[in-house]
Amino acid sequence: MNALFKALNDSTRREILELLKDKDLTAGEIADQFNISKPSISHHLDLLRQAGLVVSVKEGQFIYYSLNTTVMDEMLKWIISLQSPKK
Amino acid sequence: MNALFKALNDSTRREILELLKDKDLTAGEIADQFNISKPSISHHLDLLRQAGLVVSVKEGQFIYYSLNTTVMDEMLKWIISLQSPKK
DNA sequence: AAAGTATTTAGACATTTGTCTAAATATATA
DNA sequence: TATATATTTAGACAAATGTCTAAATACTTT
Repeated sequence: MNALFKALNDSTRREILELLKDKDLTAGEIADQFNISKPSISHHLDLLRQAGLVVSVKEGQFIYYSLNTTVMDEMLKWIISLQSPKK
Repeated sequence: MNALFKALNDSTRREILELLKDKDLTAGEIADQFNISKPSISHHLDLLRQAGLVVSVKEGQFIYYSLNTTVMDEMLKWIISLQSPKK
């Protein structure tokens, strides 16, 4: 869960996930949404991929990124488990 | 949500939350569970409090910490909103 | 009032993080 | 094959983070 919380602990990365909610995007299309250099966005995408939150597929010159939310299941379970009644 | 994700992005702090799930504990009782100095634990507790995840109440010499999970509602909603169908 | 216990504050330090520019890699097109 | 486009890799750097020890604060007990 470490990589997951780490990936989510940045507002740019959370915004990237929100963008991918609607549709898959190329690295360039994602970068265009931010005032941050492309290498920096590439690095953010790498962290998101390490966490399993996105998947990348190469199509010719482009690399398409898509959202994968299933990896959050364990995290959701953990959060909900905290909410069980106290003693 | 920034402070919340930041607070959760550390395994020691997540363990502290798990300890508090069962019962309220004093700062010292919490510190006793870790191989980390008391000042460091105090700092972790401060970050958890900043995020609203714990509440502290002074009782004489002791300070009791308790878990507050309600602040995670917004975060849970955000996570679940990501899972809505694409396109 | 003095000494002991509980906790935090202050300040230092190494590591991690987010960002940048420059360069490398890979694909497409003229 | 040469040039343009898309993306990443490499390396640098300032800021943030987690940890520590020493000292300060607050309460309790003798």
